[in-house]
Amino acid sequence: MPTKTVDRRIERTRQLLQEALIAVILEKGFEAATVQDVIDRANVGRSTFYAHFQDKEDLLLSGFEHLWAEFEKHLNAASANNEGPWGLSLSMFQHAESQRRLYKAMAGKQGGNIALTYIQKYLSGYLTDHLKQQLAKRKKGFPPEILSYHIASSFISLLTWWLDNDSTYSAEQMNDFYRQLVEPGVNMIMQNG
Amino acid sequence: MPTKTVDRRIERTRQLLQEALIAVILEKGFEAATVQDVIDRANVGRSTFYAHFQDKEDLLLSGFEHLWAEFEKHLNAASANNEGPWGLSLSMFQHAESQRRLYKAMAGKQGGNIALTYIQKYLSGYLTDHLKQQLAKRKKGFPPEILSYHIASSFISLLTWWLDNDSTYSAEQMNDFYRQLVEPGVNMIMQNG
DNA sequence: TAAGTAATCAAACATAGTGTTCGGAAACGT
DNA sequence: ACGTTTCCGAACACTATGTTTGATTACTTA
Repeated sequence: MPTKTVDRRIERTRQLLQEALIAVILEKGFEAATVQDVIDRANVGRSTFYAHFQDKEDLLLSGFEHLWAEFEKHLNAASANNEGPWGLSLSMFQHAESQRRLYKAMAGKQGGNIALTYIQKYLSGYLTDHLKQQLAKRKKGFPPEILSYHIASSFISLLTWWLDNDSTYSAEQMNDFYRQLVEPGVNMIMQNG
Repeated sequence: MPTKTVDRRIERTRQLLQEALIAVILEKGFEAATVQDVIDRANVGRSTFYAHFQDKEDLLLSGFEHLWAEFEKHLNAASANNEGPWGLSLSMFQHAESQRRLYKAMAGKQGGNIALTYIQKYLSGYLTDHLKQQLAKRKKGFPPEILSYHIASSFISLLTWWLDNDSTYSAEQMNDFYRQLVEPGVNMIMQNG
């Protein structure tokens, strides 16, 4: 197999920019962050930034994709224990716990909507697949898109609350809260649909 | 009583700017909107804008405060029917239904977080007061701030879903969905806390 | 370790938006 | 019709964006 080495400078520049963006987000929020802030903090030339990324959204997205890939590794590693919607949420709480700084910057209120929108869509998709069969049985049931949307956004709002408030509850506790809040309503709807 | 007339020009300028902002938000979103966009659309001089508002946030806030005052009128008018958390949510769905365009611009995904943050805090406050007594009884109960936060943000996410998707469900239907999703979990927690 | 390649940098530039100031013109209320 | 207030437009300094250039630096590989 070909040694696919990436030029050390590229690696370093990208890391510097990623880290600088995280720091700026935590300081003043993603919306208020400017490319200028980032390159100043990273000590990287202006033209160098634009050689790597189109804009700050692109930079954030690149970092998020990396984080998400790590999450999926974690998810697969724990797949034995963490199946179903409540296992998926637990995995995400756990991964967020192990990467608090990054999650706070990307999935906190300061982080804008890029990561949150992605997660929302991911969860909605997963839930739609997962609940499809059971909802298919019912005729005039509860609107499935609202159900999926609710389960997903409830998770997200708990996650961001947890991150923004630097809450000391464990990932497992947060997932328990999440289940206690959401599961009863979902069960009622699945039964009576 | 003193006739408290406001100069017609002031009234007109403010209205033009408000409406222009709504239009721009619906077109490209609040974050992307610029003061330049607004004054171009409103056909108002640059210095005139700054004579009335500090920036686009200020302009949005001013419009939101007006809308919110109208909501509170509606709420008081319906107070007989709409008591408790689920009555409050119904009132808000109803008011949103009667002012869809404004609500979509301010409380939709395109509208930024100014209005949503305000509503979130308002609801959380209301719920904290309203649930305080019942939660006080329990000792090691469910964290009340998480409970309030969840009830409020579930409402908000349903509202924005409704607005963003131009859903044709009625305000009453939306409130039913909201109750079905959220009430069972809340009741479980209040009983077993 | 030397040679060639590739990334970085600073500087300059055009563009766009921000927020303020000013005097003259227009619209307003009484 | 008068005096007051608002509006306008032009100018200005400032900050940030996104691109281009050629010289410099640092990396890879042979």
